[in-house]
Amino acid sequence: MTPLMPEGYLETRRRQIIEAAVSCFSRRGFHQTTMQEICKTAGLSPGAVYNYFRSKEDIISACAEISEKRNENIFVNATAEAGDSISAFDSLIGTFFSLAKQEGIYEAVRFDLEMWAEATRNERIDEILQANKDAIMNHLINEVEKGQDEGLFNNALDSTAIAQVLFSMVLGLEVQIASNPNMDVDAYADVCQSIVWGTLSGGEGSSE
Amino acid sequence: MTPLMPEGYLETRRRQIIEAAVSCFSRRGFHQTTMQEICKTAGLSPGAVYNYFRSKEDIISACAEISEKRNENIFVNATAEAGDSISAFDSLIGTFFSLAKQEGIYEAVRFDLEMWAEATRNERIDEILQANKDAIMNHLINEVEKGQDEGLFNNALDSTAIAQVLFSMVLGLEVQIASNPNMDVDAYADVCQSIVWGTLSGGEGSSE
Amino acid sequence: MTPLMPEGYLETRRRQIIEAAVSCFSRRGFHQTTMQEICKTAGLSPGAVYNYFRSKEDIISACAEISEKRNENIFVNATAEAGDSISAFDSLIGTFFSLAKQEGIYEAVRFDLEMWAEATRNERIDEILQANKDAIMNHLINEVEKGQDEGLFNNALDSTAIAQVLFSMVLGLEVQIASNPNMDVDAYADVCQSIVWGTLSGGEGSSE
Amino acid sequence: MTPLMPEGYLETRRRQIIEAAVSCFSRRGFHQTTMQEICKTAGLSPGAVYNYFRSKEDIISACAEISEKRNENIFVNATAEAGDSISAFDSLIGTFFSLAKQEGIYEAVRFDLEMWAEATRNERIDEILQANKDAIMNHLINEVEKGQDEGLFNNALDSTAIAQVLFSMVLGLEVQIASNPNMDVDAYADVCQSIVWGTLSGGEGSSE
DNA sequence: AATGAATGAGCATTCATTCAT
DNA sequence: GATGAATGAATGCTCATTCAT
Repeated sequence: MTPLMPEGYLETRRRQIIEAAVSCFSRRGFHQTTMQEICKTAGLSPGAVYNYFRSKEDIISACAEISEKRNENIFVNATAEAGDSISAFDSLIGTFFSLAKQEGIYEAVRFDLEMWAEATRNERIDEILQANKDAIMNHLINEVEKGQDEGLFNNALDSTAIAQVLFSMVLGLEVQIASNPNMDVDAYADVCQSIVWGTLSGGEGSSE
Repeated sequence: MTPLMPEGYLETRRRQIIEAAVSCFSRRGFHQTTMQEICKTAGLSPGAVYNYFRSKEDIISACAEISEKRNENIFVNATAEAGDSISAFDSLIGTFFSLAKQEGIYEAVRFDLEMWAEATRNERIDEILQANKDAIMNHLINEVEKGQDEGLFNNALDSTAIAQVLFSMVLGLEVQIASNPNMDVDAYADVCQSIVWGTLSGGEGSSE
Repeated sequence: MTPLMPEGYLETRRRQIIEAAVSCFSRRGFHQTTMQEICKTAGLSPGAVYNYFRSKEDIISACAEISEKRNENIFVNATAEAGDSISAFDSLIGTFFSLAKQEGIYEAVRFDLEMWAEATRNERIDEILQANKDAIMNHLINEVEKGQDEGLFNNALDSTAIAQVLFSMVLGLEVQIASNPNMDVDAYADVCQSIVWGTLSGGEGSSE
Repeated sequence: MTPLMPEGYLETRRRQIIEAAVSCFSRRGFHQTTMQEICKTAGLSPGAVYNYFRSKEDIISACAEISEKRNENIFVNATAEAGDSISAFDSLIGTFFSLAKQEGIYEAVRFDLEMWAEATRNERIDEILQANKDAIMNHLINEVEKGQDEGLFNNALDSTAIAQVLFSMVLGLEVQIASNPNMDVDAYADVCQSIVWGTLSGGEGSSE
């Protein structure tokens, strides 16, 4: 009588649509992507897609949520098991920059840029990004303060500001990858690590 | 019959349209801004606007060009008259971050985000951004290499990578200002300066 | 395997759907009511409903048929057992206007208006309404002619026209109830009765 | 410079669209008429139509307003110059029923039915109809009361109810014309006149 | 040059109906 | 019989662009 749908059928469909949408949005942006494109990419009819989402707006929000959740997890997990401050940052840098070399990063980066632009005029997206950014920043600030206690960072500097600058290294990398997918991420990571280790400055000249 | 237009009349009109367009694009993005909005903001009729630009696409490109030219000038001028490397970076940081506190920065930042997203799918915009980025990066790499010669930066690190990370501090700041226009730019600038001066690290120099 | 359905099961289901549909149609009109609404109201799935009706069109027709059958019965029964003409009309008026005060009249009236509008462009509905109207009019004309024979109505007037005007009193009341469900039906009925009794005119009989 | 549109150009266009819409709505109803049909009938593109009306809803309202204004004027003008009560009603009946025989009445009647149905679920339409109905009823009640003073109508009856019944003669006629455009309006008018004159009743038997 | 009404292809969304389960 | 996810043609509406004035 009841046509038993396989367990998790609906959730799978939602995922399928979201993945199709993210792919479209990355390639063409939110407002140049048509619903038809999303439907075609997802292999569904418009009617079917609208069984899972009430509007294109909702699809955009769902994509943003998933994307941000993913970004947040990376940060949180990367510092989870670390002991002292310096190894926490090493772990963070290692994890993050290895991700930046994975396949699919270009799509993710483009999607992030699209979200950043959209967030300035779309309150829902802004809230999602804000929540994500807050979580990451709290994490970072916490680590920075530990680092200041342990003598890794200068106590005279504002911990929030240090965290913001460190965060910028990630954000800025995304912007630069977007315009040059082939950039040398390893060299970039080395510089970031030098900054944390205090070896960016000339004197000591650590010959690699 | 045709009245002599004041010198530069055409260029003035173009500017008027571009400024209106930048304002609209910043607020609503390229693809949610309608030509009607641009016309209204510029105080002109659609027909008039189309006398100066052949398409919306052209207006977007013109806006991007002007915006990037402005960004580039900031960088180039800021390092123009400096002597040694450290004062060059001090000048750069001083100029840049004072700009980041000027009125109008929010509009500029939003426009930049919009361009970064658009560049990934619009070749003309990409070229404009690429050219600008190349100019800035060349400048920065040059300064970094001078810094390495002068012992300011570690010789073992890739000069391009250092420049990229320094550039990220600007790009990342823009992203963060977009989501929080009230952030403390001065504290952020202090951290950037510490990185250049080599005083980010803990032990010594807690004298601000 | 197939369980014996209780006697009249099919007809019961049809009724259930028709009643749900009438309720929806009254509230939202034929063309703003969706099949989904009807299904939900009937507590059935679309697939189930389409087992009993081949199309929305068919449901509309079935609703119209039931509604008109009901209207016709009221008229026919109201004059069935009457003796002379004047008591026939008294009975008619009494029955009809007591119905007009029953609960549910508002829904019925709205459905009637909807049908009248629909009949002008839907042949099936038109036929159903026409048949009903013919039945009622024949009844009325018959009574009017009896009334003319008994001296109740002026012989010089066309019996059909008299019947039409009397019918208008019912139709017009429906239109007025639709726009004002609280109107004073009793006072309206008094005037109708006065017209039949010939006491609408001024001079004499102000004794109610 | 200003491309002088002929005087009243815009108003003419609005009229043109409204007339096209009324024609479509009469034939197919509000909700089965598509914007494309209206555009085609008006000889305009969708974009052009949407320069004059912000939505289909607005077109419906504008049509309703014009239609009701017309209906109201008929009533008001018909009684304007009359002297005593009986000649006022004669004038009303004469004017109204001559209109009911004019070409175009069928379209008008169908539009009225459509509006009555729509008014039960569309507040804007309801307000328009209500205002019109109030104006007409006030007029009618006023005349009825004069008639009661002059001995034309029974003082014992509620003047509002009398007016409502008289109004029903018009409304009911519309319903009946809709289902039978060829009905004998003259005979119907004669009966209405008899009711006002008090000669509907049998006794006097005015042999015509 | 300027105007702004007009164009019409294109968009997001709906909904009567179907059919695999 | 019953379910409800899927279909896809059709709808109301938008907007970059044109052109008669």
